Amino acid sequence: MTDSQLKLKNQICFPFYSVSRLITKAYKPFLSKIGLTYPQYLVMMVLWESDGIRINEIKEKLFLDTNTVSPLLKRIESMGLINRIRSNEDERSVIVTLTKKGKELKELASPIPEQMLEGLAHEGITVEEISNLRNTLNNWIKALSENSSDNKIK
Amino acid sequence: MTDSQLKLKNQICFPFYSVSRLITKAYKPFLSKIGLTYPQYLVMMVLWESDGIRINEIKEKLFLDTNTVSPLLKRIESMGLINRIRSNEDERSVIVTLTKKGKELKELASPIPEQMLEGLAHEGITVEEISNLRNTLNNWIKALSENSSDNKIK
DNA sequence: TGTATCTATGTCGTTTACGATATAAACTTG
DNA sequence: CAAGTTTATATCGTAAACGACATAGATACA
Repeated sequence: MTDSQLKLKNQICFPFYSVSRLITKAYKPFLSKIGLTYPQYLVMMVLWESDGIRINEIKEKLFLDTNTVSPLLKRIESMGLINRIRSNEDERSVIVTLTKKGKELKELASPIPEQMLEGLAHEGITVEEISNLRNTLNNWIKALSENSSDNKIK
Repeated sequence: MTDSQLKLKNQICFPFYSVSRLITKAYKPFLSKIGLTYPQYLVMMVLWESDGIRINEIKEKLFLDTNTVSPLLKRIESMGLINRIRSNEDERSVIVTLTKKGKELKELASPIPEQMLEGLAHEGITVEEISNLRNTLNNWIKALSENSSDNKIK
């Protein structure tokens, strides 16, 4: 084996890492208008879609661990967008609900996906390409997250 | 416009964000054996390919800013893998060179790409798919990084 | 030549990620 | 029912990312 595989341009992880960061950066001007970071926006999207869920469900939907989600939720709570209430059925669980302000933010956020798609179109990236890519990436997520749960069992 | 676009599963950025994190996690067992984090591994790959370059070139190859690269290089330097010398030609620039230990680490790192590919193959991801994806992602990087340099000019 | 601008690097503060560890509640099983 | 285990959440420490700002050297150009 040559060491050409150690070259940056032959890596597969590096392009993912770069695109992820560059897209997050592209979101920034839109998100800073509504006062959210990208991970905070993800949490809010989860809650706009299903209000009143447990932290555990948020964590699983975002493939994040509690040590990332806990402080993230605390910051969002301190912004007055959510409330955290301990569940009655299971005293270990915490239920997260949207405040009035949190619900209202959805209106401000609603144009963002469209604006992002326009920006990508402007860079020559088509809706078809995005759609194909989404399917491919979802397969990767499935493959990689199964693998990481194997690790947990181990 | 419906708000279905605000749903997580219809986002394009979220899969990138997740896959990027999940792949980095998949690298971890291999990288921790040689004592590197993923960003440190990226820097080392750049240097194994072109030793003695300026920080500016590292920064551009990785699409990172100095405020990320500077502390990263300091940590790698404190591990004894690189040296930082101020350039004679341009006193503003810093040249980064590999130490003996840094060069030797390349041997330990060389099996990693192959091992990662095997791991992905085990999850049903083919070499062809990876190759296609790499081309697609490189286009995205081109599109998105041009865009962000536009922002700098603005 | 002097002054304004640009460039390369660095520091500081905040937010993410995430490994290691802690804690309390729920579950399991002898 | 008691002891061990699992589960849900949280805290702590470290390393990235990155915006804002600082600084010294190089460059431009009046």
